[in-house]
Amino acid sequence: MSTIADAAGVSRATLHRHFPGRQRLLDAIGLEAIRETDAAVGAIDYAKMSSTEYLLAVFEAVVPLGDRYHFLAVTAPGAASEEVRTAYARQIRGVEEMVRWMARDGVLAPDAPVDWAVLVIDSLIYTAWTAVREGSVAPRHAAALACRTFLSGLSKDE
Amino acid sequence: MSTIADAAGVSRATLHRHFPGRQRLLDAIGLEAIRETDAAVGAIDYAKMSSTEYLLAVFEAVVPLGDRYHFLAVTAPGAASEEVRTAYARQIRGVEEMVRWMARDGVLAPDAPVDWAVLVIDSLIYTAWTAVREGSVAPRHAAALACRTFLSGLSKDE
DNA sequence: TTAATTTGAAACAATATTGTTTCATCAATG
DNA sequence: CATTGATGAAACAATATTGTTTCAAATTAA
Repeated sequence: MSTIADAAGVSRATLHRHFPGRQRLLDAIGLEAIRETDAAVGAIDYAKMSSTEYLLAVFEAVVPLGDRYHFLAVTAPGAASEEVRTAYARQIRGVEEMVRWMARDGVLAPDAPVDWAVLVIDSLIYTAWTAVREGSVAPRHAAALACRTFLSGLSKDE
Repeated sequence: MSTIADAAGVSRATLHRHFPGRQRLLDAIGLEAIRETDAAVGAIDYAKMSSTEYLLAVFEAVVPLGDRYHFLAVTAPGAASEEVRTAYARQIRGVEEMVRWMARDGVLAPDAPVDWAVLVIDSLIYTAWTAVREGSVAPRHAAALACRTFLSGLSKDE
C-alpha cells in the first residue's frame, strides 16, 4: 500500500480514503484493467476485417496495456473478488472466440489446440509489452512482431 | 513462510532451522532452480545436433521445470541476492547463444530480433508448463508444441 | 537399549504491514 | 473573504508475518 501510494504521488491516508482497504484497491485495479482492455478491444470494428487482421488489431490495442492484462492473469486466480474473476474469465473467452474464428477461416492449423493458441496469445501480449518496456522492440513494431510470431513463428520461410 | 512450510510438510520451526530467514530461503530456492535447469540443459549433447534439434531438446528438458524457471524470472529482478541475479543473467545469455546459433544456421528469419526471440522462448517455456498443468496439453506434446510455435507459428502451411 | 539428533507444537518477541484518526494546511468555490 | 473539501503528516491501534526459544516426543544411530 505504501509503495502504491508513493507511486501514485499521494499519501497513504489519501489512498485509503479513495479505496478503503487492500481488497477494495486490488478489486478496483482489476476492474479498471478489465474496463480498459474491454474498451480498447471493443473499439475495433471487426466487421470489415479478416480474422488475421482482427488478431493484429487486438495486439495493437492490448499490447500497450500488457501490464494491466498481466495483472489480471496473476491476481485473478488468487486474491481477486468473484466479480473480477468472472470478468477475467469472460475476457479469456473473448480470446478463445477469436481463435475459433481463425480456425473456421482456415487460418489456424487444424492440429493446433485452441487452448494452446489462447495461452500463447495471452503470453505474447505480455511478452511484447515487456520487450517494449526493456527497449528490445520499438513500440511501433511490437504488435506486428507478436502477431507474426503467433502465425508464422520466427524461422526463415523456405 | 507458513505456506511454504505446510506445502513442504514440515513445521515452521524446522523450515527456519534449515533456512534461517526469509532471504536465505528465497536464495536457496533460486539457486536450486538454477542448479536444476543447468543440470537439465547441460545433459544435452549438442555436438550431434542441429540447432533446431537442440532447441527441441532444451524445451523437452526445461518445460517440466517451467515453474522453477519462471520463479527466477519473477524473483531475480526484485528480491533475489546478487548471486542469484548473476546466475540468472548467465542462463539468459545461454538462451541468447542458442538463438544466435540458430541465426548462424540460417534457421531464424534475418529480421527477427534476437532479444525478441529470447523473450519468446522464455515465455513459451512457462506457457507450455502452464498448459500441461491445467491439462490443456499432454505432457509428452508440450515441448514439441512450444518448439513448433516458436519456429513456424500456429497458422496453416500454405 | 541408550544416547544423540531431529522434529512439532506452542509460546513468545520482534517487525512489517495495514487500518484509523486527528489536525493543520492548502486549494477551490461561492 | 469565508466556507467547504481534500490533502499530507503524524501518531496510533490492529493485524499479519516473521524470527526465536523451549521442551516433550519421535526418530535415528550407536
